[in-house]
Amino acid sequence: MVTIKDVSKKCGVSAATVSKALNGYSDIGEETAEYVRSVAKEMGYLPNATARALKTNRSNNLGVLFIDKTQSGLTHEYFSSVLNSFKVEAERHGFDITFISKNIGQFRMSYYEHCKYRNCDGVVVASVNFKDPDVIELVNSEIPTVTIDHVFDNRTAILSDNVECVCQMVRYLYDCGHRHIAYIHGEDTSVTQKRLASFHKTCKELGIDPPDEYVKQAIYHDPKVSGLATRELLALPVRPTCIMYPDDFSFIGGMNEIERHGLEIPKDISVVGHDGIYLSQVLRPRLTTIKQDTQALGREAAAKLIEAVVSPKTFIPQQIIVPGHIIEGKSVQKLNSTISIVDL
Amino acid sequence: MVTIKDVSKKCGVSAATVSKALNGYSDIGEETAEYVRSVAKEMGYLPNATARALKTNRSNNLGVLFIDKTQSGLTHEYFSSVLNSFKVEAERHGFDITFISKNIGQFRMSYYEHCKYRNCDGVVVASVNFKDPDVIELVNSEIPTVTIDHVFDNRTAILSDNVECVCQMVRYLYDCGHRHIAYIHGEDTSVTQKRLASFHKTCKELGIDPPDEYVKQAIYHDPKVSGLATRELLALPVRPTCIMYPDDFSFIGGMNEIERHGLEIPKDISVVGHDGIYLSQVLRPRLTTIKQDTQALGREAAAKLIEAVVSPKTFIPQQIIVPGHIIEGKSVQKLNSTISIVDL
DNA sequence: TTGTATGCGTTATCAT
DNA sequence: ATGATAACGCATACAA
Repeated sequence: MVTIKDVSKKCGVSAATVSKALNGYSDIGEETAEYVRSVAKEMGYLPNATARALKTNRSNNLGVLFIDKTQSGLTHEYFSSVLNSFKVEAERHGFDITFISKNIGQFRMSYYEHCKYRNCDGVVVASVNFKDPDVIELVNSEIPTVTIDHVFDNRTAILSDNVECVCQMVRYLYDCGHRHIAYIHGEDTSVTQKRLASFHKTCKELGIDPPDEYVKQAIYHDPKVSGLATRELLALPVRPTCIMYPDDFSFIGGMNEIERHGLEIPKDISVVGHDGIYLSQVLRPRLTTIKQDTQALGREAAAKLIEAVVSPKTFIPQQIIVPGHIIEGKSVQKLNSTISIVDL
Repeated sequence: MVTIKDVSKKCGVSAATVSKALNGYSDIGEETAEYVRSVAKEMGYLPNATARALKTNRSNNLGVLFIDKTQSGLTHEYFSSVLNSFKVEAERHGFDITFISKNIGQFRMSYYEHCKYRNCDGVVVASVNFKDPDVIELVNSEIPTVTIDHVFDNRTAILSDNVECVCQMVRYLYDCGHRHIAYIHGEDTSVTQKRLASFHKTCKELGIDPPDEYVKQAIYHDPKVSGLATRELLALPVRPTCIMYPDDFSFIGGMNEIERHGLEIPKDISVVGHDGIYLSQVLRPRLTTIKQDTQALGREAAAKLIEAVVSPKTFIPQQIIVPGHIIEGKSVQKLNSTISIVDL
């Protein structure tokens, strides 16, 4: 391994000079600096990130905390897409990323401890149980954090526009003639609360009043639970004409249940999802869903986190709302011309 | 930050004693050791991985090199699944993982340089262009590596059993009565070569001889290219009765093309995929495909890599073959009773 | 059994 | 403009 010392020897200058030259300090003669750089390059010198981190207390390493309830880990398409975008942006700025978890080896450390242990400059937090004390400890620590889809006091958050998107979706369904809209939602999180409130508010504005049994709690990214909820909905005396799912992936459970009942989408029942993952667009019929801009989500999260790391003094926490939009598939029946009169 | 020094002060012993006590050295009095441990815990002491790495030249950090041709990054379901399993096993052994890439910040470093820069103890390499000089540089370096689905001389490799799986699949199709089997394969890699050879060998054993125009080159994980290949196959005077795809994801391109021709799967044409990703099982009809054991692939890769890192002296590189199996879906027509006589 | 001293590779401070 | 030196936190060889 070629160190700064090797370079300094070869150059006939001190290690300090090499360090300064390589890091672009202004108090080094231009010729010397140029010479040092050329020699360093020629020798294949590479700074040792470990030593540098020890000295500067900056690791150029960002932690990623992604733990979803169903343990899908990286195979969770929505979050892997956000993460990928985060990674690209982070690397563009010279930051690497490391996964944070509990139970590293035989040690059991908290997320915060893991971050300290690894000297993470900052952490992005997504898809976790935000009520977990360990998550709260981390977010309230001195380590800069950015959360995705959850707001903590005086912390930066990147949020997809759940209220607006659900509103648009309900209106779309209304325009298609649907009056009996059921909503299977995820577990109780702030995202769920927003979506649910938007659902109810929009329904009210449109003059429809979904009965309690049309609103079912399920779990995000868990097809089985959504399948069960679907079964209950299909058994109702007045069957909904459309079911909204917590997310595209969960819909698969509903799809299987609907098939099992011998029903056809959208002829017999309409469905919509949420997220707009690739999967949703290769199903037949193509799923009508709410596309979340995972690219922007990940990119913004990285950009803001790095800003917080690099300029802690001037950084002001903020909430960034990323808009989404409806992808119109073939899973919603247009009822207008046929039975809308019956419903009105 | 509470350091080893803080602990030593509070304990009234030297830093060396604390270090030894915490790391379970035997030359420390049991009471002292116990006392030191309790104080350390009480003070919330955590070793600083950076300092430790600098001293010991071990980072407990594994690099991950995953760069597929279509830039899908982490959204590549097959590899994200392998990676997730790798991550779980690595963490179980107390290793963190960091992504390796070129172009970190304004620097442009090779993969090898990035690994050195980050002091990675070892690297898992998958889904890259194995002919890339930068990949070869890394694999031939002193850093322990494990490759997935590619063999380098005197290096550990984890391989899914492509030869056997393709053989089984061709025989399955034969048993279903198919004699006109087309194969759209991925770009030229050792995996592709194995699959292709197995395809031809098995065909020969079965006494069928696929014409050249039945074998098309496409690109892994690229629906568009496989779609084009499908179009060419469908335009042939003697249309194949079954098409084998490079992977489940690529099949989507074929699916769209087949739909566009107004053909129905499997009535008008049969199809099979490769990988057995989740997606393949929620399509309708469910895709018949070759399931690769991504769990085992990732787990074995991590286990072997860690073994190579921890016991470099005794470690012997080896090739581990992970078996796969056919998932029987509904995408293959059983021709036996209907037109098999015509074909014979 | 415990402590002292040293150095891993780097950067920062302060002389020169 | 450049260099000597210390220090980051830890582990270890060696002395006590």
